[in-house]
Amino acid sequence: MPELPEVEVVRRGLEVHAAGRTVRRAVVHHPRAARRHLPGAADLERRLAGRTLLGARRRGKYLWLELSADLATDPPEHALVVHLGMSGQLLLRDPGFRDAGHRHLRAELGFADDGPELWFVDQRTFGGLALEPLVRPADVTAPGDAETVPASVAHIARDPFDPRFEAEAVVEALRRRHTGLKRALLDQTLVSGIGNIYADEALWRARLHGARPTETLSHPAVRRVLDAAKAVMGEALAQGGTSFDALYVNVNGESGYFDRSLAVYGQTGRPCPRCGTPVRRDAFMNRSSFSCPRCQPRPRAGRW
DNA sequence: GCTTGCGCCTGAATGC
DNA sequence: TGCATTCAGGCGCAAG
Repeated sequence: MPELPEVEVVRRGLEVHAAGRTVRRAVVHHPRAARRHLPGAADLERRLAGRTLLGARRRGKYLWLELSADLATDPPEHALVVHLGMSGQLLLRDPGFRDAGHRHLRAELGFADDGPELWFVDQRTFGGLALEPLVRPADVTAPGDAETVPASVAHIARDPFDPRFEAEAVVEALRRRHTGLKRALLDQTLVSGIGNIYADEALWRARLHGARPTETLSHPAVRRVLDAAKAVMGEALAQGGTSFDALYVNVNGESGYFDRSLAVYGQTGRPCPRCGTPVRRDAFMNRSSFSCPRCQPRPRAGRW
């Protein structure tokens, strides 16, 4: 599943292979891929044609390409927002190329330079594209501050890699909540970019159980798990970045990190790398949580 | 306002 | 063998 590190790898790929190119034609093959573009797929196709893709940006798991303005004004006023959902991929393919990914091709962009097309492939269709206005984030108030985000991203919190991420403020916001720690880590309005896998890994590193009530946690404990989340995602990014291929913007979630470096996620019954106790699996919000029974004892009055 | 739970979707894995 | 069920997951929205 694409989480922050995978999305960042894609962003970097787009920066190299898509930025600066002008769209000749956009085709949406599956209406669900454009469901977040409220005026519909035809409108999206029409409005993308002729636009030049500028910088690739990211916040949490949201990715967007700034677009040249209609009247060549500066700065850009719109962006093509891409969310990969659970199975989304952006691939670069030579024009006319067809392969197994073709079956789940949901949209494609052809370019005026006749170079590789940009494919949006998404098996489970939880992802999608939208063209949106750029707005000023709620926490940006300085008059000369030019930072913008797409409208649908405005409610998403900054991620731990954002230069303006304020860890101390996030720790306090988290402790004010009345919920379970893992739920809070997954809440993209508190801190973005953390999904199920990295939440479990961060909790394991911080030796905290995900059902611990947030309001009972100490400031240092919450800080520890936030720092762990950043560390584990940073390591995944370092590994994912190495598998980048010039003609394949890798987002398949199968980066080496998944195979080699997970301590607890998906490791039911395997020994905890720290103490050797078999990793347990718990049902959580219609999905799974993995933890070490010894390093991460369940709280008596837990809150999943 | 804050917290919780559901539905969206497909294909692999599992159960009968 | 074949059919049915379960599961995975992020996100938006409705309900509590």
